[in-house]
Amino acid sequence: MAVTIYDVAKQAGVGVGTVSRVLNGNPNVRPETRQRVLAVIEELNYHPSPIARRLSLRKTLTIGVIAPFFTRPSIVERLRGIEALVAESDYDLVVYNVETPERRDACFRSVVAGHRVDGLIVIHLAPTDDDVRRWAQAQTPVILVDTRHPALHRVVIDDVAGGHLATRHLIELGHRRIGYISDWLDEPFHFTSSRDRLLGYQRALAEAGLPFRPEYHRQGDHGREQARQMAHDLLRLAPRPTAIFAHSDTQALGVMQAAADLGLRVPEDLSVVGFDDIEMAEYAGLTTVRQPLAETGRKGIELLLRLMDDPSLPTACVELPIELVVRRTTAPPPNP
Amino acid sequence: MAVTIYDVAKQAGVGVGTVSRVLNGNPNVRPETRQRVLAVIEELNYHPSPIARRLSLRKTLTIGVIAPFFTRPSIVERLRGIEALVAESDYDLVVYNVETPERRDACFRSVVAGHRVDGLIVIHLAPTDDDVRRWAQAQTPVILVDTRHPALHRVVIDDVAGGHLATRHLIELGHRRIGYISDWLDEPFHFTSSRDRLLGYQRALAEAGLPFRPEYHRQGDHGREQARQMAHDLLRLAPRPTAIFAHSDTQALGVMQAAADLGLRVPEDLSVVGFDDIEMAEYAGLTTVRQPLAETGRKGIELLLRLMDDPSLPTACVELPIELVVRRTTAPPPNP
DNA sequence: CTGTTAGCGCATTCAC
DNA sequence: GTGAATGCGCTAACAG
Repeated sequence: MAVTIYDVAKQAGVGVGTVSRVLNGNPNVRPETRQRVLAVIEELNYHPSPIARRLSLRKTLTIGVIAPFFTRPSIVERLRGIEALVAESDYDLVVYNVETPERRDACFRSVVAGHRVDGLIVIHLAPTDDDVRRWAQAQTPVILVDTRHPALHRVVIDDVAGGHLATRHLIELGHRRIGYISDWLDEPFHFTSSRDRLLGYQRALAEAGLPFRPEYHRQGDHGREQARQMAHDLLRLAPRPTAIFAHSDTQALGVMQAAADLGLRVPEDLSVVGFDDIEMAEYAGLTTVRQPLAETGRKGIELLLRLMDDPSLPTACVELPIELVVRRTTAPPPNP
Repeated sequence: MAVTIYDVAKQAGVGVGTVSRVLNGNPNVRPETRQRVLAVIEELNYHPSPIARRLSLRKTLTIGVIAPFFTRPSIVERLRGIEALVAESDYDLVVYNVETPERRDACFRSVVAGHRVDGLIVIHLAPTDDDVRRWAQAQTPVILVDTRHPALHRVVIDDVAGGHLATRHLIELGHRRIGYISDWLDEPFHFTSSRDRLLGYQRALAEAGLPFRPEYHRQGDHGREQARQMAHDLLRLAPRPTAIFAHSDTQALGVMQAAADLGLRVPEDLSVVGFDDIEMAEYAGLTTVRQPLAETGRKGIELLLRLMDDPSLPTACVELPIELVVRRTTAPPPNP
């Protein structure tokens, strides 16, 4: 069987308390004793059992991340930021991938009710008041990333400003008929960013004295193929939009496929703007609204670590900057 | 404080043993007793402590995954397959992202030495004999995915066949000067697939009576930008290759950028073949060698679960099929 | 400074 | 069937 703290204690001729002390860097140990214990630990190749440690400490020493759709590049980027910082800490990282509302609810409930984590990061998914109440009751620190709730700490961007930024860019190029492709505004997941960006889009239109045409707004499942379909619909309208703002880069790529399908050149016949600035955006030469994805993950963990240290921290809302990145998919509209 | 098994026992007027029995589906409980206990559990909203459970069971109830470069689409796909199956099991999934050889070694050692997992999946990273010995000694079941070691269970593809498939396709189209862009053949990570695919590439050339020209093979860090550079070098050769086979789709996209940079049309002036068939391959119309990425993850977990159940399982090597997917980046070479 | 002891919450023998 | 006792490996409080 594995070597335990007792084996070390016996072999070193000390008590388990002392071994524990050197293990945890307690200064109340005579240097020579410490050396002896350390030597025995090395000799026996002893590794403290994290599980026993957890039970005794009454901490799980793990951080959970609940995120939808692992495979989306934007989520992966955030996860990367998270993993990088967690790896440097003493915590384990356990991940929960959510692809259905049922699974989301199950995760939201069981992860904290079962006391499986010391802290939780929730990406993109919007918790209900009920969820928040349960978490508070379980005293589990939670940080929201790319989603929000008034009672919870969060790291976000200004989605309204993002939608506004993209749309104004198109307007300044001379576009008057601008489409918007988004995720479902009302669906089981209750994502909020689509709605906020729509708001920014509408606001930019209004500022330019342009009407909001509901038929220029399409919503559907996230994904390139679905976006392609929506763009098809949009581009068959008469008059058709001369520019399309997509809720994400992935969807923007779908729009570009649709344009190709219909023999429209980008940007000569159709301008396209995405959101996120994932790696493929650069490849595709996509004009987009950049948000610091990995940074949101890092900031989230930093916040969480601090919060676990001091649960009384006043609710923080860190907002990260966004930025328009102009590449090759936007240009003035074609002459009518 | 959280409610424990003792609270439930007291409230239900039974012993903790009985509560434990109903919790674990032990049949030796009178139905009415079971009902009563269940009712109290519900009433008290009791959740067994997974940590105490682990300590008592002497199992961590967690599965670890060690993988390099989380953000690579191919890795993400595999992870997705893994997560999906683990979520259905009683195990937690903890992930270790490796971006340096040092970190790899640290993970390889500490994860099993520290008894942090009941089973381990290693993706892409090649373990040394030393690693394997340590793992065997710790009695930790390990499954290799997309990498191999004679003593370990693994799920792989035939990389030699893959390289052969891609190259033969180009040869059949009439190409005679075919480049190959790969990861470093000799580097700290000791990835083996590049070497195997090179072998298949060389074999296909030989079968067609074509010489292997070392200057047509470039190696470098993985990544689109690096591949772009390598392709630049290749395409400035005289005579330049009329086709390039890239070790991965990501790198193939870099090759396509290089072609664009140099004013070469794909596939008219240059044919490109990738590997993996990640989602972007379809977008880019990339001809590629498809491997069932998510499936490798699923198969890996299946194997691991079985292995944890019966450690004496004879070493398994499951090989998944690959397939050439012809799209729009390959065509006959230009007339000289 | 250091050894001893009492939990942490659950599973698992044993007796009854 | 069921309850009481023991141990999983470690930390922390308490004596010395």
